[in-house]
Amino acid sequence: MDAHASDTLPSDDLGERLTRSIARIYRRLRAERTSGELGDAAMSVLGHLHRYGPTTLTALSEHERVTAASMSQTVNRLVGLGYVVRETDPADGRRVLFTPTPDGHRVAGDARARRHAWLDAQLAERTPEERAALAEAARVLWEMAEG
Amino acid sequence: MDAHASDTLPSDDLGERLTRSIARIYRRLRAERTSGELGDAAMSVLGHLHRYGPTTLTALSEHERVTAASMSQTVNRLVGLGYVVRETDPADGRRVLFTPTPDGHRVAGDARARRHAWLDAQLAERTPEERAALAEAARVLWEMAEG
DNA sequence: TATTGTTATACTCTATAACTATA
DNA sequence: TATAGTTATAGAGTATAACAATA
Repeated sequence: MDAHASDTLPSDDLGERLTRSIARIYRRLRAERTSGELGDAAMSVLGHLHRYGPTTLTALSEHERVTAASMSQTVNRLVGLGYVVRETDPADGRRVLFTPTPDGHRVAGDARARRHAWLDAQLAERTPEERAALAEAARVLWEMAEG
Repeated sequence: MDAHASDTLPSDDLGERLTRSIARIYRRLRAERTSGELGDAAMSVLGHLHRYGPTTLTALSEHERVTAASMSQTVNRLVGLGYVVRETDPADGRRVLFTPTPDGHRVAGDARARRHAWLDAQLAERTPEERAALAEAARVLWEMAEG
């Protein structure tokens, strides 16, 4: 294939550069993240439960910025695959707590390792200054996503 | 809702922080980017054509990192909506060039302005040092996505 | 034969609307 | 009434497999 103008980063405003870079690296990471069985969203949810433990449906949906109805279907798939168990909160019968099974923890751990292999290799090739900029950007982007 | 551990940025390794921040800001930007008519992927393709002009199917699919079959359906929607025209390359009958219609250019321009409103407001609240880190990160992430 | 693109089919992800159950 | 969650349904986005057209 020919070289295209599309393969160069636009040099005008910061907002444009950021959105395009974020979309581009996200698509790249998505390919590393997903396994055969689990898509991007389900893997993200399983990773959250693996890391933080029992979480309600509403909390999951707010964290992932999707509707509760959408999240309900995503966790249903995880339950169906045997990676997550659904339990009613003893303290509030309306709430449901989702928790990974041992299988779920294993899959989440494996996926995290696999997903990080590519990124860590990329980071190792960067200068300390570049890594510092990425660390700072990670913090700032996280805060911006809150707002 | 309660405060959750999920609302704090993990402080261990850079790779983990980056992937989580990128996924989080991507989901946030996606909500700003999509209009009623066009989803994330279609808007991204239209934006590419708006910016760079006539492009082949294969070039589009490689740039967006999806299969040619998937891209064929995405551009089909854009053609159906009257935002893109499909023309056979006179120099190579196998190739198809996609080009925005005037309507397509208008929609792409409007969407870009709308999408940037939120981000530019966020950026304006940051320090010059933070913006510099974001600019550097945008460059580095773009290069990493290539590899 | 190789390259370019399309169609058929299926799955994931998401949304809105309507619903049940608990507080 | 308000909150938490589910189900039904529809549409976007993606993938693989099978195919047609052109080089």
